[in-house]
Amino acid sequence: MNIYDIAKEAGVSISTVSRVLNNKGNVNPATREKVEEVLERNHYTPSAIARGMVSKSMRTVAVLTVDIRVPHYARTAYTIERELSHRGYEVTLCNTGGEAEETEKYLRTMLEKKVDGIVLVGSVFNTICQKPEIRKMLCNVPVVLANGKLEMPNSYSVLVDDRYGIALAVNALIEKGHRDIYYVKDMDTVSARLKWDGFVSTLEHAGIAEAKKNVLHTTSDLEGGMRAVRELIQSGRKFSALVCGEDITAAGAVKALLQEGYRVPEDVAVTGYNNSEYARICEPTLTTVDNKPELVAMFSVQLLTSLIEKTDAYSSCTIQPELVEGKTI
Amino acid sequence: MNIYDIAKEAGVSISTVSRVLNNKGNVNPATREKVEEVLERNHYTPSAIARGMVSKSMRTVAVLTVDIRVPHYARTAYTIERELSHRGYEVTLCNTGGEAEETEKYLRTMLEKKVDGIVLVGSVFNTICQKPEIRKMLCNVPVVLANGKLEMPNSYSVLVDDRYGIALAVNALIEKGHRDIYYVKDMDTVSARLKWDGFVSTLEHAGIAEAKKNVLHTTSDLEGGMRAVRELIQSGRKFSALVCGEDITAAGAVKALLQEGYRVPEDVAVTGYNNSEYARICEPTLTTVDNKPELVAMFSVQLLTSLIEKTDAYSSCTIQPELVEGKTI
DNA sequence: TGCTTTTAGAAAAGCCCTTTCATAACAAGA
DNA sequence: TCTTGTTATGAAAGGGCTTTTCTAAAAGCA
Repeated sequence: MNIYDIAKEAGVSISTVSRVLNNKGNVNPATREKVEEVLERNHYTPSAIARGMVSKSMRTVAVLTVDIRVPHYARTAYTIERELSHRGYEVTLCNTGGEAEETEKYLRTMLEKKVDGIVLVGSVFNTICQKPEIRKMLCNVPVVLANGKLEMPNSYSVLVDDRYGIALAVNALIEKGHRDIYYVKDMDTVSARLKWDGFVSTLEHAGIAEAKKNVLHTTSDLEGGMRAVRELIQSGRKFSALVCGEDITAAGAVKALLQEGYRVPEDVAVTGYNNSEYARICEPTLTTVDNKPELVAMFSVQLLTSLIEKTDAYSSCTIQPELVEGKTI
Repeated sequence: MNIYDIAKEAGVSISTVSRVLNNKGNVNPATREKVEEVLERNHYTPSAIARGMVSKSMRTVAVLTVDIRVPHYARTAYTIERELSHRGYEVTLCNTGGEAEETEKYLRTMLEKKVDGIVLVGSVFNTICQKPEIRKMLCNVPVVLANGKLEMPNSYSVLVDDRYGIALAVNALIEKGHRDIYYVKDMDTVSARLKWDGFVSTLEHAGIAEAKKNVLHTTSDLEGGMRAVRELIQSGRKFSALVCGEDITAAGAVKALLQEGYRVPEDVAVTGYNNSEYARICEPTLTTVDNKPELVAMFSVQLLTSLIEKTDAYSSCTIQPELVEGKTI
């Protein structure tokens, strides 16, 4: 059932049907009514593909993320989707696993589908976008990197000041008199490096020089946090506080500490990062840092649509995290 | 840059370019190479829209969910996306909030975009799909309802036996000698009713007749679980175990119990549902029920693609949850 | 040499719209 | 009455590809 069938059945030309469909141009009310009746009767649905053929756009945006199961990405992607939906765009979801190869594969398809824009959610994409073949693919489509910096003419970035975010946590601990503070580091993205940098420089600024050595490398999951704590205990080193790069590792740390008989925060203070549900489930509730994924998402959408619709009001922007007081420091 | 430009530059006809592009028909290796070289040099990307125009398919599947931020849905959607991606489909993500109106809006767009299929993730869609206008929209497109039952010729369903799932938890508690068991109920979807039914019937079967009264209604979040516990304590009723419909409410329950000075599981046993990360973060680790979202997703994709490609091997299927032993019973 | 197969092109149809241009009808002003 | 301006409508082109059919040249084979 296409526009021709409708036109024939209504006894008008396809132009008239199109006018009725799009509320454009002058259509005699009587004619309009007749066409609408036929439209209704046949449950006619115009083909967005054919429309896309003409407009060269399917009103679709690709959201590339690492893994939608990670709450932080889920929150970001959720808000992006909702915002774009309100503006009449659909969202294609891509879980790249943070791998360049998968990213490239998705991008290829997205370019074929002529998406109106692309949002990259996750700090890994900073690294991935260094690859020349990926840069090349991105240079002909509006792109926003949520959390990072993309140096391209057709792109904007939303930056989260994670260096400052970790500094907030570290300073809060220093104020409480902590000196033996360890950092639980789990990844090696741009954002992770900012955090680590924030940790070291804040401590050094406070006159704690050996900060650089106080790092526990682990994986980005509950088990990772637990392992880090157990290793630290085993090592016999003195510690009174743990700054974790993620809520999930912080939750793991608290769990392991409790299991090993430490009291939190009386014996050991812990901070998380992300202000996720994980922080609230943890008992005691985690003191954490809100890096505002919803805000990142809103800005990303704002920037992307201004790129798409060429109404560039903004340029890139930076978001300041906030400390969220829990009961673990 | 379209197929004509390529043909001209390579000194061949568009038919030949098309043959090269689609690996169809006979093309002389030398010609193929020349065409490929031109394709490469110009970074030619065939328009998926134009292809879709011909094939009437954009190789896209819509995944409608309630809210991708809910871990259970995120896990399901993630697996669906990955599986479909392997099979050459893209996924359009729709967060409906479980509202009929939003669902209808999304469906309308999806039908215009001529998606190849639709997966409904969440038990709410059982109710939503009762609405005649939504049924009507769904009857001309392959649909799979993940967790529910859709009575339509072009649809399949994956059923999760949540009745049995809760029965597992209840029976485990009964075996440990618990009699004063309460159910923390948070929603009113088909799945929630199955759980409630499983709770009541299992207890009645064990000779505990007053089971129906042992229900605490609350919201589906951490705070909800905490509130339920506090209200129960306030009420002065005797209780030794709580069966929760969700891990998040169970985590809240545990948190509130600990804060109120109860020991878990010595004083009160708690079970969750979903086998999510929440269960593992909880200290003590929650005893929970695995309702296998990944399996649901795999089956959903299998069923959907068999509907799309009309190779119906399966019909609908049912999944049995499993008890996951933690430390809270 | 004659016949079949391979390779390639030309041309047209089809997919379903939007958009521009042209035309008809009709009312209002000169 | 004739011109001008509106309003309402249709015809046709175009968008980028696939697919099909027909033609024809080149190549392979007996």
